[in-house]
Amino acid sequence: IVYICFPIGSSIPPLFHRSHTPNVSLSQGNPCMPSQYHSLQSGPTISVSISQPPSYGAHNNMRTVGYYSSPSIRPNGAPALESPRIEITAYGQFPEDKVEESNNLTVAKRVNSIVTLTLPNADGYRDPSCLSPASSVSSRSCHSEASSYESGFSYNYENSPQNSPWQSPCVSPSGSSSLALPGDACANAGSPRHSPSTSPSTSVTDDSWMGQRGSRPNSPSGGKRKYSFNGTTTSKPPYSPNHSPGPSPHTSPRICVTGESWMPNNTNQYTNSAIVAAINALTTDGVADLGEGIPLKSRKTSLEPGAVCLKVEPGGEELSPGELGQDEYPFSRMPFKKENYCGGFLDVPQHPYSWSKPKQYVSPSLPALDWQLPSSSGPYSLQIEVQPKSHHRAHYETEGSRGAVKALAGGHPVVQLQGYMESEPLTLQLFIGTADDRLLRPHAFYQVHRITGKTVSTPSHEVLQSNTKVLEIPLLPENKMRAIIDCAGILKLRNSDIELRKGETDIGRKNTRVRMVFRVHINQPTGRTLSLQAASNPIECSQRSAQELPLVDKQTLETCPAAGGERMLLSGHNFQHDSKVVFVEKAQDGHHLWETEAKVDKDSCKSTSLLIEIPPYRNQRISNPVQVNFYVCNGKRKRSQYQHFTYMSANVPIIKMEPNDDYDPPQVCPQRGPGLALRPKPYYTPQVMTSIIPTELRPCVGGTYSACQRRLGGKPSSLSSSSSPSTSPKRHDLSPTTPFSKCLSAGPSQSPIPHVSIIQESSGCYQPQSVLYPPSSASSSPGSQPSTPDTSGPEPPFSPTHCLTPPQPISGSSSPVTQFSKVPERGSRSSSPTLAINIKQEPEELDQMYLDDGALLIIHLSTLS
DNA sequence: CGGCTGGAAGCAGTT
DNA sequence: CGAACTGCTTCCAGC
Repeated sequence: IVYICFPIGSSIPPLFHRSHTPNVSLSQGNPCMPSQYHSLQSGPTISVSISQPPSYGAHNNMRTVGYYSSPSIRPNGAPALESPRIEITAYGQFPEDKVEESNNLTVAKRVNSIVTLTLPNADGYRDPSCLSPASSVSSRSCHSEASSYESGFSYNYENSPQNSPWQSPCVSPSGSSSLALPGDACANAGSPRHSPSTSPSTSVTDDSWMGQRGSRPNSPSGGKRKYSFNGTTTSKPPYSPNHSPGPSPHTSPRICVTGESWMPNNTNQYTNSAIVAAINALTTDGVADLGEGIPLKSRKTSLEPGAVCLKVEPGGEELSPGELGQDEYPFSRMPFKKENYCGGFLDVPQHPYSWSKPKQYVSPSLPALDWQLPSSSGPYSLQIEVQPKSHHRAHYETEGSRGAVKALAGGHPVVQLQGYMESEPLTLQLFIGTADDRLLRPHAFYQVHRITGKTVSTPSHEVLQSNTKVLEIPLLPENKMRAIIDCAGILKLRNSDIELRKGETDIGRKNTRVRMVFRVHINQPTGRTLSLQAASNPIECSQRSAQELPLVDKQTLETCPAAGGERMLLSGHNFQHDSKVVFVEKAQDGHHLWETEAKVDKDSCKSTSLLIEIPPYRNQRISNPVQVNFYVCNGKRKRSQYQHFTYMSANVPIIKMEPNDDYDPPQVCPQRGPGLALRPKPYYTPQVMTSIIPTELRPCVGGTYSACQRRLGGKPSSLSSSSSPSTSPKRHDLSPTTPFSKCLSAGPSQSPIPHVSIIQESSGCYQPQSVLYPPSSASSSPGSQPSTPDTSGPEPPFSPTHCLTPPQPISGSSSPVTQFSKVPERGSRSSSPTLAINIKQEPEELDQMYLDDGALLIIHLSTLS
């Protein structure tokens, strides 16, 4: 394992350049630039690397880069700044085991600097792999991703059968083809999986794979796989993500265009990013990933001693939060790597555009992906003008791409940043987030997949951030800061792979709804960066579910007097003549307080619309709004997610939405309308969020925060106890179908869900406060942690897990938080394996759990308040 | 020829 | 404990 370290601002060592990381060079030029960019810039270089792919080993072994933060180093995470280090770990797999490319490379392990971000916990969850590149499992993921990205790495998994697993996924990121893993990877895998490679990117998966696979004996779920795989090669690994060979594909053409364009702009904003990028680049190789991904056993063998250190086992996770954060962060960057290698190239064919710059990220640390951000702030508003279709069958790594997500009326989703009058292009980030009731966060089982080809008009490139693939798309002033998202598909990761990840507590079964999450980071004159986020309506990604489960896209009423009697039109999918619409009210503890069936007008029932009569509320004398839920049921196990509905007291003005003629209009800008038009899924009412957020956030959040509240509009009170049922209880509610609904979920992007805006200091770190911490700590963005340096200290070991805990803020309150984290909640990814095990259960059961969690949460909040 | 789809077979986990 | 279901993945085939 080689560690490469350099000061943040410093330029990247030549080595990197050579190797694959042309990117690096880029970075040199712009320390600040995000890794991605680097990669991009390096474009040309990249190609070079690509060629290598097969030979990765040859190159040097860069394969893994580890970031792990060693506890020692980063305890705080802060340390980093000193000099970021990039660690590169070569596995035995590689022809050459370790080559120390890095110049310096001290062994220092972590790139602390980057770390800044580190969240203690971040790893916790999905990133575990990320965490330690070298370290076990997690590393894989990284790897894979990297690979997927196109890195061309081909790892040899041969050494360890286990490894093989990784290979597969990575392989062809974009489908490029070639997986060619020349050898190695393929060899191992030989397997069928390769096919997958075709598919794309999986890299993410890979990562996961790595970790998981290694660990898991078999894939739980995939029965089939076994066969195919086993036969082939090692049992599990069937596909190894690693296929990174993918890169090769990339190599081809597309190259850098993207990158270059970006370059220009870069300013410096990304100091950390630069570093990270560099790291990523290095890492990209997947090395890091590899490490993680690789089963310990194998690793050990292959890995060198150093590697061992890297491995983060549960215990290992003890790493300081910062570390974790770093890890993740780096990982995130990893993508760049991939890109560098492949990604960049692959990415989109060059476009006329030159997006020059990505300045956006001023601060080194961008908000973690699980942070809740507002969709608008001041003059800026990030909006999804055209919503994606509510169904999109995601593809497995073993399949070819299933294309880009489309819009309901044909075409593709469209996103626009309004209120931005500057001349500088910005970067629109896209990742796949959850769609359950809990806070929006990256979806562990789905990843965005970059689509390329002649039918794609929008350039993009993938970046890996905290185990989550992020697609970056240029937002150009000449296009009115509007982007047509025709380059984004959705990749499904095998449940078994993800569930085995260290720290992953969510279960994949029946967890098939996602949302496209868009983010943009705007640099402000003040030197701060304003981050906005918009999430799409939920998208059902499973083939079967999409065909059978009822799904409510819109409802014409959000509120109604307690007396009921009003008619509401529901639009969606899979409605049947015998569909039932059930209204329920749950107590905070999850108990049903009330349940009644609404009258359905069967005559007007269509597969895409249902006309119902709102049933009277159980108490006609309510003085405050009462939030309840309802769902459409096609049978015992075929229920839609919970939809929110509010009963108002007779005195309260009712907010009615005009019925739309068409039930399935292209969902364009639904959000906008304050209330007219069918409302996009209610999913989670903002209220919920509100209630929660306020408490925690308030302290931290500045004015921005207010944004969150707006949504309810009329219902500011949400927080107030009045709506109690709604407020707290709701959170808990899980959608029937969705296992995890418990936590608050952010509403659809547009939905008013409250978000907290985050302003980053140019200096770098986010201030802890400004952000809500997502339940899962999963991603610790680099920035996220930074601040925590010290605080995290204690928790770091387990860091990952906390649900809602704000990273640091709570240090004091940690105890409560901690409990939280421990709670089985899905969202939370508790670091402790044990817990995780218990936690994973069928959705329904989970509900209960969630409830519990919710209870805890509530307590915690109240305490805070 | 390769990518994108729609369908569905084959399994294993749940009920 | 076994049968019936479900849901997840992988394969196929057509466009």
